[in-house]
Order: sequence, then C-alpha cells, then structure tokens
Amino acid sequence: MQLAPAYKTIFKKALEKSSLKPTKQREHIFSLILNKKDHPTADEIFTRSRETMPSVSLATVYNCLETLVESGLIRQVNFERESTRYCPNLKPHAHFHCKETGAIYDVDLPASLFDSLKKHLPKNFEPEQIDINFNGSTHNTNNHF
Amino acid sequence: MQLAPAYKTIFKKALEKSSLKPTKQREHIFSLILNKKDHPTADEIFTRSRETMPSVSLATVYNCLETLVESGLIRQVNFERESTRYCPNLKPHAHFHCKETGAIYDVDLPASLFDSLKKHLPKNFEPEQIDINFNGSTHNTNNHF
DNA sequence: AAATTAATTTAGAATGATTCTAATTACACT
DNA sequence: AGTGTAATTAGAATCATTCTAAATTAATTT
Repeated sequence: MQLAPAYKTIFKKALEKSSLKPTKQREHIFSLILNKKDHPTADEIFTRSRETMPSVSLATVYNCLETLVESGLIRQVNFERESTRYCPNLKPHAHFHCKETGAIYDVDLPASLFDSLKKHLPKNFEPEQIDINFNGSTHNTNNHF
Repeated sequence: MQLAPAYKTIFKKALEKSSLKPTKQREHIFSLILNKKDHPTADEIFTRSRETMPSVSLATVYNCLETLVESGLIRQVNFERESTRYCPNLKPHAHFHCKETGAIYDVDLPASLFDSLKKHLPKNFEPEQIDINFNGSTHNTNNHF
C-alpha cells in the first residue's frame, strides 16, 4: 500500500495545515481508503491495516481517521446508526445505500443543486456540511431478487 | 397527554394497516412526540413518558418508536452517530443541526427539489427515503456568540 | 549526540445507545 | 373461563466508539 507521489504532497500539506504530523500510520490508513474506493468502516480498515502493518491498533485507526477527517482528506458517511464509513471522494456528491445488499454508492451531483438547497435555509443559518443520503434498493436486473 | 380525535383515527388506521395494535403505550408515546415538536431521543421520550405513565419501560419506548416509524407516523432523524431522534413532521423537509446549540430545525423544501435530486440517480436505483441534513451554525444575532 | 519536551500510538477498560432474552401481562376468540 | 397471539417489561448482552494511562516516537534544545 503506497501513496502515489501526487497524493503524498496533498497528504502532507493537509495535515500540516491543521498542525498534525504526517505519520506512517496516518499515511497507511489514508492509502488504504484511497486505493479501494468502497466505503469501509473503522473496523474494516483495522482489519486491512493489520495485513500490511500488523502493529497498528484499533484505537490508532480511530485516531487516524479522526485526524484525516479533520484535515479534510476524507469524509464521514453515516446511515442510520450503523458504523461510520469513510469516503475519499471530495467532490460534491450524495450517497445511496442499498438496503438489500448494504452497498453504498457515490451519486455525483452538480454544485448548483447544493446551492438551491442552501437557498431554503433561513438567513443566519450557515451550513458547513450538507449530507444527502438515499435509502432504497438498487433493484439490479442482473441479479434475481 | 391526549391525542386529538383527528390524530386518533390516523393513529389507529396507520397501525392497523401494518397489522399492529393501537395500544395505550403506543398512543401515549405518539402523543408525546406530536405535542412537543422538538426532536426528542428515545431516552428523552422515556423520561417524559414516565411522568404520565410511570409503568412504561425503556424497552417499550424503543419498541413503540419502532412500530410508529414502521407504520409511517413518525420519522427517524440521525446526525452522525448521535442518538436517533424522532420527528412527527411528515411533509418533505430537511434538517438543520446547529453544532453550537445542538438544536435541530425542520427546513421545509419543495417536492420539486426532491424530484430533481432523484433525477441524478442511475436508473434501477429506487429510493424509498431521502435524508438531507445540514450541519452548521445558526449564528443567531440575538444571542451573543 | 544526549536530554527534554510534545505528539502519537497502543492495549485495554469504560461508556452509552440500542437490541436481545425470557418471563409476564393484556387482549381477542373460542 | 381457557387458549393463543401480540405487547410489555426488566435486566442482561452487544457493539461501536471513546477514554485512560503507559510506552514509543519524533522534534528541539542543550
């Protein structure tokens, strides 16, 4: 699990901006999330981490994920009260959660849509983050549900 | 805590439709949520319940809330992994969560906005529910932050 | 380079919301 | 009244996450 050079700079810059150190563990966990673009839970990341960095602890995984979110490198995704999932896609997008398979899909959305959403807020309401989550079935005609 | 007659019929119909019984506890908990239009957690509802129905248990509160959601009388609202909150507003709307006060506000949205959101889904994706959550500050100029 | 300091990692305990279990109670129907 | 099914109850169990305190690492100063 290596971080591509381009991402390595982004990674360092983002952490230093929040005065956090670009440690081995943080880089490793970031690379795991980047290289497999599903939406893993902390526990899944923990399991994957140990394959290549067996010394890592679950507490560290949680700590690292927190710092990565803080520095804007990844996003948290929550469905109901399921385990928090992590997402490296920083473009404006929504998430679709298939209740049959449990899979989570990114749904790209134009920035204009987020803008028109904001227009419906009372003035003085200043959103920092907008989460849009679809829940339903993907009803995939290839599979036989 | 009494349910207005109009709601009583809605309540009974909705439960019977899902072949569930309109019990005292279910009605009581429904009325608590309807009469105070904040967004209480299960535990808050538990505390309020005991004031007027001291025999009710926390497990029952959870059970009742589940059946009320199931029968479409109330909605669940989740922010991050905080306790689930419950909302009697069934109109299409979003939620705004103020990170300073913790308050949750309903934000009414035109149905057309939900429609244009749906247009960005791949075909075969059939959403049952769309959750839109704003996170930010209300920056209320009356209070002195 | 050794010593000092601050930040990070670690293992395991603690927390807290929710769910589960098994026993009791309440109803609907014979 | 007696049987069967659903709902309620108290308390135990679960599970994701956070906390704590000790050990490690890295950066900085002497």
